[in-house]
Amino acid sequence: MEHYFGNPNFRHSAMLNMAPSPSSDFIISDYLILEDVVDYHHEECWSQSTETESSEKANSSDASHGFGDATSTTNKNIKCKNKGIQQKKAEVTQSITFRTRSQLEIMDDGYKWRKYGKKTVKNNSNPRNYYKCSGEGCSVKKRVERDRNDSNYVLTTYVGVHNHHTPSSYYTQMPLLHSDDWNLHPSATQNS
DNA sequence: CGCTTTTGACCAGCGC
DNA sequence: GCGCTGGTCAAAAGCG
Repeated sequence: MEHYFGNPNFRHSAMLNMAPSPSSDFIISDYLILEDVVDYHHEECWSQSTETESSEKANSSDASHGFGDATSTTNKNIKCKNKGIQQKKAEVTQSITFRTRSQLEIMDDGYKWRKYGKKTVKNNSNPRNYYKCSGEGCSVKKRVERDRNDSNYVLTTYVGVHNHHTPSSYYTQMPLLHSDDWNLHPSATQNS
């Protein structure tokens, strides 16, 4: 199934106050409504785990949204986990979670995604779907699941930064998750 | 034919 | 050390 683009339901402007820079607005996509930024992480991942602020940030979102537990756990698990291969050098693990009210779980964010896994997670009867960006050499992933408290909402978590622009020139403004637009650790950009 | 989805199995981290 | 859980792999099947 081609779940890339094209859903007219999402053809609305999407301007929101984004976490990456509290003082500036970001346009995510002309196609995607993002109602709420649940969680945002920008942290470096080393082979020697330095778990610190991730859980703290996630916990802070717990109080206001009631589903931060999932995001905090997830971000912890993602760190430095690469099929048993320890990362010798630093890599940046960035993640941001959106909460979107939608009947559809597949959000059109301008990138092409390939599903690689599905998992039923604890405390949520709705399965979690795992996607990788189909861009060549792009390792950005996202997880999509329905809010366990309100199935009308979809939680979408993006992990990583794209090493390319959106596939179509139609999408000209995509600062989110593009390496050119993040203030990255130098080693992160040279990895990709 | 090439790409995507499905899905069971496997692996690693964490808590006890 | 063991079990639980989340994340990923990979073969098979489906689809255009």
